[in-house]
Amino acid sequence: MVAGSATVGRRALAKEQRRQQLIDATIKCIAKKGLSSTTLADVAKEAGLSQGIVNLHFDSKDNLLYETLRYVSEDYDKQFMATYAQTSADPAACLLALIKMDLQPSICDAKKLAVWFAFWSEVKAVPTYQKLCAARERKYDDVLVDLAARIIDDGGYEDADASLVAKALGSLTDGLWLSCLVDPKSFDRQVALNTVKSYLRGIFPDHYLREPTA
Amino acid sequence: MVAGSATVGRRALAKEQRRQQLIDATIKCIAKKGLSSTTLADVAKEAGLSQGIVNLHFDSKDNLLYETLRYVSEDYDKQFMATYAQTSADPAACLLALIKMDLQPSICDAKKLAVWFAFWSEVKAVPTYQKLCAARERKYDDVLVDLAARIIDDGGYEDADASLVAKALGSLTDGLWLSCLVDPKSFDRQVALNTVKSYLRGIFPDHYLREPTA
Amino acid sequence: MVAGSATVGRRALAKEQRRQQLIDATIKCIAKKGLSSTTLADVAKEAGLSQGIVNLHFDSKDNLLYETLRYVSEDYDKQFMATYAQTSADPAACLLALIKMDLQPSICDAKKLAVWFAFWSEVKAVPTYQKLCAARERKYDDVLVDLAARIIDDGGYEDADASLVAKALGSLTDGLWLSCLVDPKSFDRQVALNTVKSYLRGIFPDHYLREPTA
Amino acid sequence: MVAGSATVGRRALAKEQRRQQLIDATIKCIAKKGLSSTTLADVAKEAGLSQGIVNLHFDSKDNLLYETLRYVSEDYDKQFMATYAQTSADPAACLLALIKMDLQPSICDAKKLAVWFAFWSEVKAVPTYQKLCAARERKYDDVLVDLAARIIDDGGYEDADASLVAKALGSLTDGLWLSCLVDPKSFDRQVALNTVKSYLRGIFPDHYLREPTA
DNA sequence: AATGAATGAGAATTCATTCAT
DNA sequence: AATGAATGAATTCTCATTCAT
Repeated sequence: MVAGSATVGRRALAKEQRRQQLIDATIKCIAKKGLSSTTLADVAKEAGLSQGIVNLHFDSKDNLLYETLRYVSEDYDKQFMATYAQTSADPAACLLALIKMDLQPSICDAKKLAVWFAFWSEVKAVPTYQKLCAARERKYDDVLVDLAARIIDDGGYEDADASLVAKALGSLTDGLWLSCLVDPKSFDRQVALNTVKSYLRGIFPDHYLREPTA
Repeated sequence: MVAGSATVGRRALAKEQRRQQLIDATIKCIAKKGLSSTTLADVAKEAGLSQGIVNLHFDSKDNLLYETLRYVSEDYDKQFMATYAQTSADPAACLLALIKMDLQPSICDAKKLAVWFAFWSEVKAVPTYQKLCAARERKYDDVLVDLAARIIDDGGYEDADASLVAKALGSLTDGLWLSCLVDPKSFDRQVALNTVKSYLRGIFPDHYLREPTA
Repeated sequence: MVAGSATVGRRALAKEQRRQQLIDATIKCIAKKGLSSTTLADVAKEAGLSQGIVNLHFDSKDNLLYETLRYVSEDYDKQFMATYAQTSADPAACLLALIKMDLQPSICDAKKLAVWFAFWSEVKAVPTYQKLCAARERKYDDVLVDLAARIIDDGGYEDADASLVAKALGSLTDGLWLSCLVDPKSFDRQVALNTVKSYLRGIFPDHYLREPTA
Repeated sequence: MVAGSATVGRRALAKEQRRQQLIDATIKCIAKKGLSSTTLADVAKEAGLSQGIVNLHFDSKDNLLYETLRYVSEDYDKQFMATYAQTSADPAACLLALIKMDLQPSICDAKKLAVWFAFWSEVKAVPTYQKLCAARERKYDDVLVDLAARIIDDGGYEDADASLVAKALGSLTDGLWLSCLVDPKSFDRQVALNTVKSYLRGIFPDHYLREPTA
């Protein structure tokens, strides 16, 4: 949008939009240069704005990074809750939908994953990161445990343990994210999905019937 | 000159020890402060040595970081290969042994994991990290595919796909590492192991018989 | 155009009030944060107005500071001249009245003194400050020399030197201002006044008879 | 000293000397540019050293400024105590010696005075400055009260109040410092001294006999 | 081989000034 | 006349690297 980008200058955006613009630029920079090489100058340049802009809107670099993590986290949460809301009536469908969401390009893309891993790696160093990340993890786990329990109940899978299943599914997707990040060329979304599906068929055979793989 | 070469040997050893001392200090610092806040002064202080020491032994910070990743990677590889060598005759036992190793404190500890995640997050930015990390991933995957294939062959699990199983197991352990890093307090090694075992029983029931969980 | 000129008059008044409001805010800020830490944002906030307001009314920070010094200086001068005008007929009474004025709260208060000392300290660096400050000093000295001379003449204090007396009195009050600024808790206006009175009695015994100190 | 200044480079000075060099440079800068315009770059340049040098030796600008005030204060105190020690047996001589010291070029010079006034003006804003300045003031006052009391006792000056005399003398010299700072051209050390002497003769006539003024 | 003071480039931060609204 | 978001130069501070000892 040439007209649009020409208009993006002084006073063009409301305060909240400006903040979002800077957070977006931060995500791009972290993905491109890594967290440890991302400078405020990089972020400002990526956003096409001036040096002092970040401190104007976020007071400090630390705060910008924290708000970036918060945004990525909330963004994930919104998609997660929306997917859940649409499918929660059918626990097996819901579980699969959530997994599919995790592997969708809007979540599982190299840019956002670089951000997640960057912050995960600093969790031990920055307590505020730890809180945010652990909270997401727990919330996710709670939902999965509930869904798994309902499936177990429904299908009479006496041997299965809902919390182990939830942990396995959560770990599986996190691990698949890693291979998407580390080796994006050989990462294949369909293969990743089949990896999880094969697990689901193994423990909940009646709910995840064999289907032709693409 | 025996005396001379002995001296050189001693010096070379001392030099190697210094390098290792600095790599250990680097790992501690990355875990404690995060990669992005780790300075050479931090590393030198952690090692109890002087400011200029890192450049003396590693020429540059970038090189120190690279060598640190290489060390962690080789350290992992050594344990991996040793475990493999001891158990490779029995693929089912070998697979379980490798998983157990991944969850052992010598591998799955918050310090080393912080290093892994830090470098993973920069993989997109630093090609040399990408190479090292992708290589480990592939080697690990190759071994697991082979083991899974042997088990499938042995047990006649016609439906199972060795490469999907390998991918699932690799992702599972990586994902469990993440929960160990992010929420170490609620991380339980036994639960983590059972998570993987429950998966193995699901796909290879004859090889991983039910046993009483602790 | 009567209406027009009335409007201009009102506007001019408003403009002058705004300037004064900003000068008052500047004085408060200098006292509270020190000259070197006073920013235009501080001044605007103290005045309850917006960021750009100072440049609108004073063009530059330097100019605001200069106008602030000029205001404090003129304010002093007005009180000084008023006191002088009321008492000049009797040189001894006039001298004492001027001293008392110097120690009155309207002059000798921590806020205004902080401003005086801040500008005095920059006199070497900013020629315009130097001019203003030296001019006040000289004017004050001239008046005091004249009064002292008339008292000496009147009392036949042959040993006394009017210019030395004037210098001493001027220095005394400046020095008392300093102790008011530096140690306001132990500063006592009455003690300060008695300090000067004891000096006056020493040199002009007939004009400043002993009286019971409070 | 050409050879000397050529030698002044890396490693030339011990740590403490380097600190002193920077404090001296700070004093010069404050005198030349004023406290509010003195930057670390100015100080480093004045000292002929590199940008980062101040933070290396003083950690922060605030600390450099504080240490500078402390130095000026201690420097004053040393001269004060030395003068006192040499003359304390004779209170009248001691008092005069201390006054003379206050007006000597080593104390009463525009450079050091600019520093004193700069910090005095920030006393309300910076509690640590307040403490240092108030302490000096009190110590000085204590000594003067004691000397005045001994003179009063010795001479039978029943009307004189030692603490008022001390306050007057302290204020007088502080005020004379101000005129030295504000109007150095018309400042005359001899006149300044005579100003104080005339006061001393007024209250302690037997101890400070008339002498021909230069 | 080791030290640690010194450097200087570069990063974060501040803030006077501008200007569209 | 007033606002306050935006700018960008200047300032403080950091830190990898150098080098005399």
